[in-house]
Amino acid sequence: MKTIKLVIADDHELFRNGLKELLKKYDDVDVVNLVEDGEEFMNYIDINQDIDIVLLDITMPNMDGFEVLDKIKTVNPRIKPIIISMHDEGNYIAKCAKKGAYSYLLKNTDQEELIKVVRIVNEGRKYFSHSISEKMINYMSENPVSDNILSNKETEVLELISKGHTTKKIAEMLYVSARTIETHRANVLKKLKAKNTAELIKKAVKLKLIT
Amino acid sequence: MKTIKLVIADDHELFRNGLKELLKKYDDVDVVNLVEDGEEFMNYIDINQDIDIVLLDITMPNMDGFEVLDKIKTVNPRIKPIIISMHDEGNYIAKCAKKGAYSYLLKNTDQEELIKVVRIVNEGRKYFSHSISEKMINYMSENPVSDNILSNKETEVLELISKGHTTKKIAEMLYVSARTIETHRANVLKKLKAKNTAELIKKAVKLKLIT
DNA sequence: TTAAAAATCCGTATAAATACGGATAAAAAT
DNA sequence: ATTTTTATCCGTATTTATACGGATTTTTAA
Repeated sequence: MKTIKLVIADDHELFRNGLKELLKKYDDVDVVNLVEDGEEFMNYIDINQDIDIVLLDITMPNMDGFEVLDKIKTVNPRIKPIIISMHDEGNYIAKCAKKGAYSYLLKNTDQEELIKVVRIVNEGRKYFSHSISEKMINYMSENPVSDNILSNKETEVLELISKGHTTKKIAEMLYVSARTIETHRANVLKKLKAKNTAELIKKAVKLKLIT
Repeated sequence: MKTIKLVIADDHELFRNGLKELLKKYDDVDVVNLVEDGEEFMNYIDINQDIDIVLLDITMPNMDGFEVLDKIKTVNPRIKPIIISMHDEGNYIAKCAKKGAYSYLLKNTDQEELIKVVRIVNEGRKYFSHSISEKMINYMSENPVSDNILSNKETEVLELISKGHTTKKIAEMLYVSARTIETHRANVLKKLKAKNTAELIKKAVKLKLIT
């Protein structure tokens, strides 16, 4: 029987190593490497192309899981990425699905579920659990525009708003009229379906549109 | 040699089990139980009082790590809690230190560090690494008021503001005059040193004062 | 039990944000 | 080459938020 060659990419050392230990008991799975961020992972698969699956965390330094999903498709589309994240927000799930992830697991998944999904994905099939797909669908119906919602200028303005600058001040900073900023502001409010600045900023932070 | 009796409290099944596997290799440590939230932990130590250390996550459902720290002191002060969190924000660290945690580790700590700290704490000594103490100290000097900055009412009002409700609306919801809400609002602005609502909400989210 | 903190309320005024409903030129995408 | 998006600008009006500088009652803590 051919073993499933698997890499774990997660910036939490304890999680990474613990997961490796957990997977030792399954004979059909071979954890061939542990990496702590996306960059290291991309470097690794540059020279080791014979990998079946990568268990991929989203939040990592240097290069996050999203970027890895993007790049892996051109570099080595044979590798099937499974996201293991603790974020169960719909936008995260939707983004990963769109970027070609084969599955999306939460870190509180149990071992049986994990190994089940690894085996399914190894067959080339995608697997999203009921609760995960549900969250994604709810998100998409609430946010039809989904990703890349804001233009560059809008993001710039939003960032300045979140720093506490007023419309007038921002206009001065960007050398445009206050009316322009007002329009951007209104458009951003509309796009994020926020009633006012307070809700806007909260949503923007949650969606990581601002830092 | 007496073994160190240890419980792991973390809502992420994979982490919990992985950590247990990791600790198996150390003969002086005995992982006597795994629990997935603070409530389960408190129930467990009600009947099993002979525990030395609990590795405690902060973010958990039902009862979080902060509450556990509070309660454990009265219920069984012999148990020494070590926080294992992925949050490296100063306010978290400061809060835990104040509540009596024996150590604060990040989830990207390596095994050697972990076992070292477990052994130190088991001797009854507290241990906070240099980088962790540094973060805490910076936080405290920047935020003299440190934790529990906001009163209950203030937090409630802040939460409603962040949901996009206006002062007037919030006043109606809480059956008080709009003036009261204005005052709360002003006080919260002052306490968080924010220029306006936008900055306020951003800071509040960052400090996890609102969900 | 006494001091401190929290929750409540008000006047006056200005500044800022939001809600309408437009328009045009440049840039990007198809 | 044509459509769509983006960035820019404007008028009018209303609603909200912020900035001063107070005060009283209730609750909590020392």
